[in-house]
Amino acid sequence: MSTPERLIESTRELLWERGYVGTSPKAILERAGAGQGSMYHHFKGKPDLALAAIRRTAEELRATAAGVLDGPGTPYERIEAYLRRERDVLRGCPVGRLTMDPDVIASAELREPVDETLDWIRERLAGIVEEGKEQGQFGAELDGEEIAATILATVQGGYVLARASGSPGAFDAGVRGLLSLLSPRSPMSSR
Amino acid sequence: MSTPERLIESTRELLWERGYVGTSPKAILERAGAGQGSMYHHFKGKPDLALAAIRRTAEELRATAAGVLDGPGTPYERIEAYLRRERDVLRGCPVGRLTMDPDVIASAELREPVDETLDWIRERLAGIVEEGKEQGQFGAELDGEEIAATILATVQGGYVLARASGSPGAFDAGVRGLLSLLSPRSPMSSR
DNA sequence: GTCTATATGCGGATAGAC
DNA sequence: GTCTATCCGCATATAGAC
Repeated sequence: MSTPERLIESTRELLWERGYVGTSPKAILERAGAGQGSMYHHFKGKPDLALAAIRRTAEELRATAAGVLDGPGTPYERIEAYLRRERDVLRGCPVGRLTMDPDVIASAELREPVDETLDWIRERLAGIVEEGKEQGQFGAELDGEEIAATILATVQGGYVLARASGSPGAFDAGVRGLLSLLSPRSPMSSR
Repeated sequence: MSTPERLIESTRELLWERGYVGTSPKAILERAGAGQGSMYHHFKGKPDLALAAIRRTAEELRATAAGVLDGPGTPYERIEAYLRRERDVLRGCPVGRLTMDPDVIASAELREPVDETLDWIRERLAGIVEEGKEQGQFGAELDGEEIAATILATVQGGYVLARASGSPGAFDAGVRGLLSLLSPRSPMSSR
């Protein structure tokens, strides 16, 4: 792997583990096995390198989500697949955690890929919910955009609960609870 | 206000704004209008002061939540009151945000009040859901603990979505979505 | 491109005067 | 109790040699 590549990958790991404020150039260099000169040759500084890292992480998360959301199955099944997909729960969301970083939120450039990614997932979920409504799998009284926000928030908040307790249990409980609320009525019945 | 008081209050504010890693003793002292000596006279160091601040914030959040959850109304109404209570959404949750702080999670002592508080709210919510089931307001197929986790996760995740987008809209949307899913069936009807 | 040297200031804390 | 002085090392970056 090239030096810039190793720098970006090391930064991605550290941003996930420690956030932007908690990540120092020195730690990045040690992990990447590079010297100071390399980093400042390829990147303008910490914010510039972080931007490259965040963009890649955001891209990757979108791809992962798309893989599940575009999969086979009914709308409910695809949402279930999204909620139950394998996750390293205690590590948290590599994108969502950045929203708690004051320096990320303060920078329009750093915040943009975060916002865009979560928004993209939300829109995809909203479309699937609307699809489910058309098929009668979800009640007509539900609002796709709202339910999408609920689904994504449950995931993001699930990470918070899990990390607080030091165990993934609360994440899984939240997901099961949401799935029970979303559980499709039998075909042709109405509320 | 006494000097230790001012130190604790300043620390609480900074922990909320910038997290543990992003908060320096120097910043605390400036905000509190105190000198280095005062801080190290009253507290053993940054972790000790942070512990006092976190405990107080946790206590305060429990009290606020209790005020709403113990209020009047049906179980659904109390949950709605909890979800819709006034919040400074873009600031995030002063307790939940600490779960993204690596140094807080790494310290059993600092993590404890965070864990305890979120767990306490979860248990209270679970009890209210069970109450609602007994009264036929919620379906018997729902699990109190799971729904409680979903509710709390929706709130915690709502903060994430709102901060990502720079606007409270997504928080509110997630709450409305959840309320529509929880919406009680008319009395005496069954699923 | 990568390395080592160097720089300024902050993070976190101790010592001891008042 | 509070202040100032002082400490060591890290955070972040620049300069210039190889």
